Amino acid sequence: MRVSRDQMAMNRVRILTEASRLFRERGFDAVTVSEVMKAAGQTHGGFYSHFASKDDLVAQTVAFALDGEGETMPDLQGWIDVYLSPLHRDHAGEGCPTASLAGLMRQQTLEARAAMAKGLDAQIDRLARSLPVGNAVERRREAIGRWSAMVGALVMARAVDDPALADELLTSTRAWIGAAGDADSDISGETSR
Amino acid sequence: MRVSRDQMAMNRVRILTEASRLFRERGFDAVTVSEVMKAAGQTHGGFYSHFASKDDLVAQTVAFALDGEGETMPDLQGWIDVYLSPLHRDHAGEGCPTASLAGLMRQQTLEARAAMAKGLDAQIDRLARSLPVGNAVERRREAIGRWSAMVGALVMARAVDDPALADELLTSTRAWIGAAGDADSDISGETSR
DNA sequence: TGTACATCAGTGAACGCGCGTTCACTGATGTAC
DNA sequence: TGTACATCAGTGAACGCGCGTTCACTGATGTAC
Repeated sequence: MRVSRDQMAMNRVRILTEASRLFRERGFDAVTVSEVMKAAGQTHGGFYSHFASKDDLVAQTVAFALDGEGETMPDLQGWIDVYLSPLHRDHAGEGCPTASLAGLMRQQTLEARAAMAKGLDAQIDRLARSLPVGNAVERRREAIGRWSAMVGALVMARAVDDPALADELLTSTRAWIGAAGDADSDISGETSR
Repeated sequence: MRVSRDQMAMNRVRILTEASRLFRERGFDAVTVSEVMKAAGQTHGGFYSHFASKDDLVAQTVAFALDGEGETMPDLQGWIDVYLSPLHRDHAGEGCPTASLAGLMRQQTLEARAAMAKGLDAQIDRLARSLPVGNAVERRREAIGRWSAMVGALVMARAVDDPALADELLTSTRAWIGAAGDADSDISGETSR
């Protein structure tokens, strides 16, 4: 039966929330529309009152999942440590959407890929503004370098069936980022700190 | 009709070669068994003379694709430049299997994930042996850091529908790796160059 | 070396399952008066 | 404010398509003598 406009809006958010978790956990293809609707407490037929297609859900979920992070990171090193932790590696469903979904975006629609671009750019910007030193250009470059290393390490750590190698990928990348970060003034050619 | 043992072995390699290209291009799920066999010049029914299942093909293709690289990299910087180039970004089918497939491994069989672990470890080892400075521990750590950043940058560059952002991810990561690499002696706490 | 026969790599039609999507229906919501 | 009616969010059965896989068959290969 029909529900109120407010209830419908809440249902929509719940569908996106569950889709975001399931997609991060198992990828777009392995998760069915019925599964998302069931997790959101509905039957599959009602899906098309909210979304035009599964592709539409994917695009809107990418935008939803990558949205709404904070403006800056007060505790940058703490955040990096959590990001590159075994706990984060083992809980993709509640973790970083970029690490879970970026490797799956190549086959997705223009809309989904555009949402990923927007979310990535915002994340790089947040990271750059959280860095302690350097001018805007240097900080953005270092944000991209660190972010690439963090995402790459987590993606690879999750790809292997070898806990020792996975741990090493996380730990070594964390150490290397720290060393590289300490040396950022070298980018401009001299030591300034 | 039956073919000779040599011909069958050649056919198997051709199936793996085409599967490797197609999987890197479009992922495991989007490529069908029929499509792989057609690309290999056969019909789909013969597939099960070579492989037990599609999952078996995936596992063997991962092992095949990650195998057979060189022992060291004589021109390390040149290799990094090519790796982080728009050309590589736009030709995943002929490119690095780690960047194409790592993000898809979470749902795959134990066999496939073990093959990915073995291939990744070998790649890190090759990279570490190609680095110019540092002891074994430092070189391995720097290899992991650089490799994570390279894979992460390429994965993200391919995930977005925004050529400017994709180019920036590649270029900035290349510059940042260089700066971090130049500063590797800082890992041990002092400047030695 | 030559012959007879068993083997089995490859063919292509067929099967069965699960998926995204559609649709007739229900009944509470929203609106016109 | 109350009443009558139109709207439409959600239900659950059904559809159709494409996929991985199976199978009866073919005929060249490999082997036994």
